[in-house]
Amino acid sequence: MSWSKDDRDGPRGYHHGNLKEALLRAALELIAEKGPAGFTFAEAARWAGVSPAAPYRHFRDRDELMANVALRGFQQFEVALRRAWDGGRPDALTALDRLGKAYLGFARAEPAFYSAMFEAGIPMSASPELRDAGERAFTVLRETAETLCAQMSPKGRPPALMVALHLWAMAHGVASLFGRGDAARRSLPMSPEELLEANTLIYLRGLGVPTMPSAPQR
Amino acid sequence: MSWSKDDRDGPRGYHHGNLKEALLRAALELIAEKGPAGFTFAEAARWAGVSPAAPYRHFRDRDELMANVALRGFQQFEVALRRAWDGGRPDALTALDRLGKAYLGFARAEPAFYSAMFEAGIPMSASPELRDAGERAFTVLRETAETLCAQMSPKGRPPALMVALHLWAMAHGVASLFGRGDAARRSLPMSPEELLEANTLIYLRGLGVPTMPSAPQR
DNA sequence: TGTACATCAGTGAACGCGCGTTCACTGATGTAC
DNA sequence: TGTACATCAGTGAACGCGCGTTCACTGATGTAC
Repeated sequence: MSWSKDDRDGPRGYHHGNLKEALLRAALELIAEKGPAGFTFAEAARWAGVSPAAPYRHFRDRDELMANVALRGFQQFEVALRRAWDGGRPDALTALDRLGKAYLGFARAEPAFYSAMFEAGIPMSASPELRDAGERAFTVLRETAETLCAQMSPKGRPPALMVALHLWAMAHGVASLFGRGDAARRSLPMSPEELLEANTLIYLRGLGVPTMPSAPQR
Repeated sequence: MSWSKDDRDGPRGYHHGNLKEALLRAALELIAEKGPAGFTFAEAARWAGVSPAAPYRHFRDRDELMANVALRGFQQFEVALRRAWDGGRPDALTALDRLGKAYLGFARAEPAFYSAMFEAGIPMSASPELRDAGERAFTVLRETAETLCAQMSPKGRPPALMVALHLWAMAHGVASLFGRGDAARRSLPMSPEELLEANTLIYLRGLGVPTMPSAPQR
C-alpha cells in the first residue's frame, strides 16, 4: 500500500508497475459506464494501456476480476457504514439516520461497486476473503440492530439479527429501486433519503424504540 | 389470443406461425438460465429453431425484445398481486400477508421476468405500454396502502403513496437480497417469507394500524 | 561492486468463435375479382 | 370456384467485429555469490 509513484502516471517502460490496481480501476470505470455486464477483459486491458494477454498474469478470468471488485466494494462499504454509525453517537437514532444516508450515498456514488456486490450474481462463496468482507460489512448493521434492541423493553424484544436484516432489506430496497444513477431509476415524489428515513422511523416505532429523543411531543 | 394449435409443436413448414411468442419464451428461458446479460438475439433464434435473421421481423433489436419481456412481466405481476390482494378480503392484514407472499413467489418463480423488470436496466420510458404496465402493477400496492391508511386515525395519517413505496421497498429488498433462486442468494436463518412478514407487521404497528384483528391480547 | 542467472510481468501475433446485421431470395398466406 | 397478385415471414449466406485464450518471446527486476 506504499506506492511512491502516482498510480495515475500510466504504463512507463515495459512493466506497468501496478497493473492489478489499474485493471480493477478500469473495471470500476467500465461497470459504472455500462453496467456489470458491459465490461470485458479485453476492454479493461485496453483501458489500462496493456496488451490483451497481460490481465491473465493477475486474474484467472473475468469472474475473478469481478469478485475482486466486489471484495474491494465490501471493504469500502464497511468503512463507510462504520464511519457513519460511529458507535451510535450521539444517540442511536441520529446515528441510524446517518447510516441510512451513507448506505444510499454509497449506492449512488459507487454504482459499480454496488452492482458488483449485489447484482452481478457473484456468489459469496467465490472466495473466503469475499465472504469475510461481506460479513464484516453486515456486522455494522448487526451492531446497529443490537444497540437498537438494547433500548427496547426486554419482553417481546425481537432477535437483533432479524432487525439487522430488516434494516438491510429496507435500505437495499430503496437504494435499488430509487437510488441509482442509471436510466432505469424510478422517479419519486420525494428523495430516496427521505423515503428511507421515514420507512426506518415507522419501523422503529413499530419495534417500540423511542423515536423522540429530545422534545417530548405527546 | 386464440391459437388453436399448440404453441409447443415447433416450426412446421416455412412459416413458424408464432415466432414472436416463441422468441419471448426463449428469452425467458435463457435469462432464467444465465441472467439478464447472458442471452443473445442469435441464441434466442436458435432456441426457437429459426434462422438468425428471422427475429428482425419482430423486434428491432435485443433491447426491444427485452422491453417486451419486461412488459409481459409487469402484466403477469399485476395479475398475481391483484389476485393475492383480492380486494383486501377477508381483512387487510390477511390480504397483505398474501400479497407479500405473492410478491416473493413471483420473484422466485419468475426470476427472468423479475430481473427484466427491475434489474436489466430497461428504462420505463422505453415505451408507453411498458410504463403503463409498470404503473398498473404499482397501483395494486397503492390501493393496498390506501386501504391500510383508511384504518388509521385521521390525524398523523401518512400519505398512502409513501406507504405504498415503503411496502414496495421492503418486498423488493427482501426479494432481491434473499429470495432469488440463483447462486448469489444470501443464506438466511429464516425464510424470506417470514422475514418479510415480520418486517411488514412491525412497520404496520409503527403506522398505528391494528395488527391483532381477532384475539384481543392486551 | 560487479556479474550471472532466475524469476517475473508484459508483448504481439495468432486462433477459433459467436455475435449482430445486411441482403437478395423464396415459400406460404390472404385477397380481389 | 378459380386465378393472379400483393404481402408477409423466414432463409441462408455473407460480412466485419471484438472477444477470450494460447503461445513463444523479451525486457526488467531482484538476488546469490
